[in-house]
Parts: sequence; C-alpha cells; structure tokens
Amino acid sequence: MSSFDLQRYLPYLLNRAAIRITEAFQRELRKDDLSVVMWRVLAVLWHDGAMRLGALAEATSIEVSTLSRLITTMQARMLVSRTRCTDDARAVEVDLTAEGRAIAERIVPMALHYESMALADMSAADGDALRRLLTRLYGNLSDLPPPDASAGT
Amino acid sequence: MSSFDLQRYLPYLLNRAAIRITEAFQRELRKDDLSVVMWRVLAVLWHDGAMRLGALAEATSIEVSTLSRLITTMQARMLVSRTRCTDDARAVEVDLTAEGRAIAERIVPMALHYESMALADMSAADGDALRRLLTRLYGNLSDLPPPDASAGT
DNA sequence: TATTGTTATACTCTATAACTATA
DNA sequence: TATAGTTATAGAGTATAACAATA
Repeated sequence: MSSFDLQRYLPYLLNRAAIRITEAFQRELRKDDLSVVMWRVLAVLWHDGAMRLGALAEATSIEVSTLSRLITTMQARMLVSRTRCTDDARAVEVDLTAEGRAIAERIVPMALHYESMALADMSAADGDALRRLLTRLYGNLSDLPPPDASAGT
Repeated sequence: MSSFDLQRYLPYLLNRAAIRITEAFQRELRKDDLSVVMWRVLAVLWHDGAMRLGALAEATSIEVSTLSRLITTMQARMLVSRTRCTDDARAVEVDLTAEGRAIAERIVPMALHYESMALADMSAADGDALRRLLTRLYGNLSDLPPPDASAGT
C-alpha cells in the first residue's frame, strides 16, 4: 500500500487527539451550559483582555460570522459585552462582564485538571516538547500557500 | 491572572493546530467534492481494509449515527460498499469500491505533500517526536474517567 | 473602494432517543 | 436483555454571500 501509514499521518493523529480531548472537556462544560467554543471565547478574553471581533475570531479559530452570532448569544447571557470602538466606529470591542470573568475563573482549575490528566504519565519535558512542537506546527501552517497557488492544472 | 497561560494550554494549542491543518487540506479536497470526514473514511478503509461500522466510527472519531448517514451518501456516490456480515446479521461491513480506492490513492500523494509542508523546517526527529507524543496523549485520553466518576458534588 | 461587522440561507455535524433486527 | 445499526429531530457550526456603516 505504498508509503502511506495512517498511524503516522500527522493530520489524522492531530484530529483524533483534538476530538477526544474536546469530547472529554465538553462533558464538564455542559454542567455550566457552556459549549467548547464559548469556553474558547471566555479563555481568550480572560487571558488577553478585551479585543475586536476580528482579532477574537483569529485567536479562537472561529469564523467571524459564527462568532458574531455566538457573541450575541453570550451577550444575552451576560457573559460578554459589546462596545463600539471610539477610534474606529466600524469595529466593536468584545470584553468579559464581571459574571463572564467569574465563570472563566471558576472553570480554569477544572481545565488545568483535565490537562494534567491528559498528560498523565508524560514528563514535564515531554509536555513542554509537545506544546513547543504544536506551536511551531501552527506557525508553519500559517505559511501554507493559498488554495490555488501551487495548482498546476 | 493566576497560573493559567493560554499559550501553553494544551487543548487550545491542539485545537488551533487541528483546525488550521484541516482548513488547508479541505480546500484541496473540495476539488474532488469530498469533505474531510469522507477523506478520513477513505483513508482508514484504504489503510486497514474493510471493517464494521462501529469499528470505522471508532477509527475515524465520527459518531455512529453521523457515520451511518455519511456512508449512505458515499455509497450513493459509489465510493464505498455496505455488506451484511455473514457471521453476525446485525452488523454491516463497509469497504472501498474500486472507484473509492482509486480516489483514495490519488489523494494520498497530496495528503503527504501537505504533511511535509506543514512540518516544513522541522527535523525528521521532531516530526517523529510530535507523532509519538500525540499518540501517547490519545492513549491517555482514552483512560480519562467517565463524566461523573470524579464529581464530588 | 476597502474594511468591519451583521444577517440570511442552505448545508453539515452532533446529541439524543426511538426504532428494527438480530444475538 | 443486550448489541449493531438506522432513522428522526432539534440545535449548533460552517460556507457563502449580500448587506450596512465607516474608513
């Protein structure tokens, strides 16, 4: 079967691990009636502070249009606020409300607990290596040529 | 902000990388009118041969009910076949058709090309380390306790 | 004219559960 | 009674594009 080995195929390994870690955490988040994407929004805002919708979409890997509607939902639930920017009236700034911040802070310990369970028997050095390699991979992926740049047909 | 660093948070790094590598490859697959999940099915069947629906769901990380309908679609497009098992009449075995196999084999070089671009400047050793760590992580995630096992409330 | 964000449409995937047919 | 798979429903997310407001 030529040289293709699924067990060594990076996108397969990556997706499989990402799906599984998401499923596990999702079950916990559901207790707070939060989705994984909502948690990503809370985590990013908590970590980096208020930011524009576009920047938030980039940081969370959520489509702008999806995020816009998600923020509407989260706003209705008093988790985040939307404020029109003073310097650029086209843009809006999204920030945590006090309630959103409180929930984010309550979830963090659980998130860290899940992470430590996932890393289980790995040494701290292996965990660091994994983080470093994933970060580098992500950087490389940003440099991939656009859709048709290499299409010879 | 306590000890939580998003840039070191494994599920975040993992999801971010998985989403980005998927997006890039998706654009290529679309030329064959294939979705990423269809490609996962083709790749698994091509690599491991015919298998039951349940095993295929496990290997591809796709929900059984979702997969059942997906297989119906792929069957209509002559990519896979469904055969009732002889030894257990409840089960069905899914296999590639000749056409499905041909498409899988045509996509493999592209998939490998994408992988090598993603790994870009990484050494072979780093690539191997990443694969090994992801595999180990996935194994650990399988051992995570079920939803409420550790719920003290 | 380009950018930032919102809204609308149709489609796909997920979660859940009811259902069929076997075992 | 349990298992393998199918089907149905509602909800969430995605892709695409049209749109409004502002730069």
